[in-house]
Amino acid sequence: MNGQQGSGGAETDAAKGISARERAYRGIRAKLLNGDFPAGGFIEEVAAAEAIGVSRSPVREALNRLAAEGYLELHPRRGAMVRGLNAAELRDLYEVRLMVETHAVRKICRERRVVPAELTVLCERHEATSPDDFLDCVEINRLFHQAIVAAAGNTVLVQVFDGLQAPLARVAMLSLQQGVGKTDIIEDEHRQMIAALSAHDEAAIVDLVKRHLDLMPRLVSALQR
Amino acid sequence: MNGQQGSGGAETDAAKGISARERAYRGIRAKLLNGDFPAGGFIEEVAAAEAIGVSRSPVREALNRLAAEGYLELHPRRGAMVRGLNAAELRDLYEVRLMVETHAVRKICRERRVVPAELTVLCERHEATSPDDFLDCVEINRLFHQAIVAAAGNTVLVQVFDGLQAPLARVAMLSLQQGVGKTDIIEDEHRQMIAALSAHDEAAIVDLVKRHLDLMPRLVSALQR
DNA sequence: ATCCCTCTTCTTGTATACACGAAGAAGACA
DNA sequence: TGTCTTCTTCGTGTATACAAGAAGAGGGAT
Repeated sequence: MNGQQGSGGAETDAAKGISARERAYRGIRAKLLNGDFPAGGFIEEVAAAEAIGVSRSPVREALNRLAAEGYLELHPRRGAMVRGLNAAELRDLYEVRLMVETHAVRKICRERRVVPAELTVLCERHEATSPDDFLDCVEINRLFHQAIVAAAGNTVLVQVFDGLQAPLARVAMLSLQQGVGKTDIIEDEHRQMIAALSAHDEAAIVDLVKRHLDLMPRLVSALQR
Repeated sequence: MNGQQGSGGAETDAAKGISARERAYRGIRAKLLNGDFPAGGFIEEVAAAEAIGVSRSPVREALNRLAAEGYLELHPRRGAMVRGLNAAELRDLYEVRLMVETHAVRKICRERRVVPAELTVLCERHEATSPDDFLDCVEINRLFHQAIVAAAGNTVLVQVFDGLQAPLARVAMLSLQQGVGKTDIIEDEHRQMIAALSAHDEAAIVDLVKRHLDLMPRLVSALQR
């Protein structure tokens, strides 16, 4: 229906320059993050196409992309099944994310890399964002961690990190929707991380990352009740 | 994500049970690994479709998938550009791969996980494979390392590992084609890794992994000449 | 001769039509 | 009444037709 909106909170649908494939991708993704599709159910191409106002072709491409990103599971001759979040996968995800971010901050410290000013900017944007705009909060938080990983100077590591984002975004959305996440604590920890990183204090930043990401498994267990 | 693809030698055309999309994917991927497409060039959909004997639709889906896997780069209104291998990316790739496999073997040792018998089987298959069948050699080697990562019991880690395979496969193919890789050395090291893993000797296996993967940057520099 | 403009042509992006297979409903038989 | 079979229906998989933008050729102006 009227559901499609992009990451930035601005009205993106009126912009006709956007391709149909992109509109389909964003629209379906937003609904997935919103929990509009039941886990385990199938997304029907014609229905999605009509809802967005495009034909099946761009919808199929969007579904393929979403499947590659881990949102969906493609079953031959059946369609695109919505993947649910299970505790085991989230535990694995947390472990991998910790590995990636720890590797990144260690590298930054050891190689005395300059910490991008972007991090502070993102903190300010986070502060300025309305806590009700879940999509925006999640996006800014993602950008913050991505910027840290990127500062390590390994493009493949960034790609790996990006590949983890699909389930992460869903967990984050769920937390915010249910009022579990506390954005002020997150922001405070982010500022501490900037300080430790800028000082190239490896022990401190590794500890901070561990504690910061430890939010996730606690959120998960809170959500499971 | 990285689908199991019919390993090399088998003739893949006559099998009619395979979907057109899969035929397109395998066909284009094989040509990419073979180096039949010049890096930086564009793959034209109609030409590829006619070469495989299907229409543009499955070819488009195959191109999307190959782009998601890192073989191609999609440029809007231009098409699918063949990504080349550059030294910087390969260095990054090696670093990430080392991080992943080190994490896996450490976890296996620390949690006293049982090492799958599959590893020995794969060694034997490797031994039995004709050294001329590049695709098969590369595939078996990939399966060996994937089995180790899988033995760590973290599905997300396996997915990350699979995500690295596109450029890895291309490097491996290139090495074999140019006679740089020595399969017997690789196999010997694989057997040592099985032994160290089975003994849960963390220091030994980490060292072995480091030395084993260190083949890669050396291959790369050899290929660059 | 060089540069710019225009037009042609080719390729991708999107829509639609057709084919095949799967899931569920309805009916026959035990 | 329960189960097996068959048929209908619906949705994906694939092919094709149409639209629109981009690259390159060709001609004209400076």
